[in-house]
Amino acid sequence: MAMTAQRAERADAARNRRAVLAATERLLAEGGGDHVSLDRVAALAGVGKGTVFRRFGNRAGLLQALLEERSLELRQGVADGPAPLGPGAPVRERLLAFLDRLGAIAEGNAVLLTAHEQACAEDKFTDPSYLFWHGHLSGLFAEGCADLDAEFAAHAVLAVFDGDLVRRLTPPDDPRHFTRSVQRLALVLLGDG
Amino acid sequence: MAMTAQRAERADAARNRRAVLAATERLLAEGGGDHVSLDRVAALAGVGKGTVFRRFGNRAGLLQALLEERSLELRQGVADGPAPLGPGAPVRERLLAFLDRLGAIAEGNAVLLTAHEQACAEDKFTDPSYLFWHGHLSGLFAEGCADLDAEFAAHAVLAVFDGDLVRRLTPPDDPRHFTRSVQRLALVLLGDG
DNA sequence: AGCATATTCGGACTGATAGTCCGCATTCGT
DNA sequence: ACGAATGCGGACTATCAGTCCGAATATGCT
Repeated sequence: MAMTAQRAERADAARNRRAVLAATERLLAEGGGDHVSLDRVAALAGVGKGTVFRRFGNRAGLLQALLEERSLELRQGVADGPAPLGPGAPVRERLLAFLDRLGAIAEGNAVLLTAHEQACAEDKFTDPSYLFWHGHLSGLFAEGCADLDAEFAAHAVLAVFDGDLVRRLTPPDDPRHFTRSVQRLALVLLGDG
Repeated sequence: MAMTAQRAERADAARNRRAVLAATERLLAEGGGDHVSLDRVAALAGVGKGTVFRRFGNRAGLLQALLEERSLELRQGVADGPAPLGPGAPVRERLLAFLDRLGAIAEGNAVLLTAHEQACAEDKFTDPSYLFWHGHLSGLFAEGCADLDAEFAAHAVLAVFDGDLVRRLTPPDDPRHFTRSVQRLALVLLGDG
């Protein structure tokens, strides 16, 4: 009975949403994460400040949206994509495939990561992205090892995805170094050194 | 020849320093970490705002000073206290003893931890406390295992000491739960599950 | 096309906060 | 007791997140 279809997003609204995300992206690239004030974002996007807030709620929402955009593909791949990322492969392979992709996202978006951590503050752990990653990792650890509390192991692995730490552990000449370290860490936790 | 001894800290300065630290402590206990504005700290301490800044430089410095106060004893114990915390005990024992104390500090100061993380932002990893903990852990891991990069393992263990995560992993009926989890994690990394 | 209405826009406004500055007060060695 | 060095205080600035509401505009219907 319920009319589920709300009126589609208005064309100008969609255009502005894209403009705001693009502006945020550019400001993040230019200066550090604290260089991105919402005033500036609005100005660069050529919209009013109110627009930014109506669309994204607050600073955290804006950064979260950008991060979600970056990780949507991985999320789908994990949920129902082909193995080894998706269901079907052995735990060890799924774990490595997952961390390979997540690591790539982190390495390519360290500044965004930092900004998001700053903005989220309190509810970093109730953010839907975090919950999804954590759920996936917990599941894999629970299936693969009994040694360690799987929930804790998942938190421990994700804790290492700190924007500043990622930057610090990513030398310019080896952009995948961080990822490999995380993969090794996860294997050790899985009891498969 | 140089007169190394600067004039000792003036009596009023020392009194104010203590008052400011105590006020910060109280505000942290009362409300969350973002309830602690430096205006409020100054007001509660009964001093001017300038005094707080002259003494501690900035918000990060204030919180760092408080944290350092809490961890001074552990630092000394690690450097030259009796075994198993200090030098002399086997690596495994030193590691467990160290994490027992550090965990206790984290469990008892989770709010302060969060506030400090927020304030430090950029230079979390150049903070002297972090460097000391990291150096100690790196040393222990390097001595005890070859499997994993010791530096990375140390970062991974410390990454778990996030104020919010500590709070989330500390149930009211088991205040040492977090510590035990971290100890297990460290043992696994040491190759001694 | 023309109209009515819901939706969105924009930017002025508020409230809070980190950090600065400088004239005045206090302390301490002599 | 005295004078220089040190510290004090709080008004001031700059910046930012988030709110609000009259004006503008897209959309669906006729």
